[in-house]
Amino acid sequence: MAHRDDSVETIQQEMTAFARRARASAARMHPELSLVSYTLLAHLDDQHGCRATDLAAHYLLDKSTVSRQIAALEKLGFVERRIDPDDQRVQVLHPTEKGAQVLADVTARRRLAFHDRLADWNEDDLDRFATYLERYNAAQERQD
Amino acid sequence: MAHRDDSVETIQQEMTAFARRARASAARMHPELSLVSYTLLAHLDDQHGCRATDLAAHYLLDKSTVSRQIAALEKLGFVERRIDPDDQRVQVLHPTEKGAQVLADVTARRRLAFHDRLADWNEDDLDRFATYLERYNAAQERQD
DNA sequence: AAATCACGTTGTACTATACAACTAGCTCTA
DNA sequence: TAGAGCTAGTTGTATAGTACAACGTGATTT
Repeated sequence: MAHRDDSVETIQQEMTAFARRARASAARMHPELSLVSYTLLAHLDDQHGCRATDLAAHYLLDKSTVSRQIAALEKLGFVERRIDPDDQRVQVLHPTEKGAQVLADVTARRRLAFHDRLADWNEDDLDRFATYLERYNAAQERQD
Repeated sequence: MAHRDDSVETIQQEMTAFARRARASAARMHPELSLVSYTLLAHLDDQHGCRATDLAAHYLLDKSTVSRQIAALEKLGFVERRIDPDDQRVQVLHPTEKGAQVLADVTARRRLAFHDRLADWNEDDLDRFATYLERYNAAQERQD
């Protein structure tokens, strides 16, 4: 059990260390889009539009937080709102042309940074690491 | 190269997802000690005391941020300052008895949560995952 | 039709953070 | 050895992200 404990301890520490750095690192890498806005915009793009409520549920954020984030993205011209004709309360959010462009830029820069960081990994290790992370996050989602 | 790209993409997404959740999750798990205070206090405990400047350098935080975090921890009675007799500018920071106790509590709760989350992993997978994370974080540190 | 529910906004407050200006103590050099 | 410059830490100020509560408005249920 000792070895198992050590591994868990390491995973805990490393995941924590990573989390601590991620925001700051994102801010340095692309000041125009914070980690949160990036994530939200990416989700909109990925889903081909969705509601603020969906974003809140998916990312465990308060609806007021999402509301303000979206307001900021709209002000920057990265997101547009389309009122759902079937339910006047609902705004379906979409990336604008400009938003999609910025998102693509940032994604490319992030991808490059990740590729750099993982350049000397062989394919098997990358594959296993990716699988472990998915498994880990899925477990966390269930637990939270 | 396609497979390699897929793995990198997954790693990127999953690391990002993790980072997004970590703070909120930490706050829910132990409201008395934020992710940052926890990390700082743990470092003090681990290092058997260190300076504010060391904490700032190690965690890439501004010294003012560390100063305020430490002030808060001191106010809670979790940290004490000992002036270095050889250099009157320097305060060596140490966890108090109470701070060490709270830290141990939180660490135990965190460890339990991590163990739960990783309960159905076999030892080899845990070991490899831990190794990958260390390797990844080391690469990130060099890149930042 | 009234009560209730869902979606989103706004007011307020708090935390984490950075940067700049500052004080006090140390060190090096002319 | 006196002053210049460096280092450790604090404080003022500003910003971002977040939550919670109160609210308005539109939809649904009874």
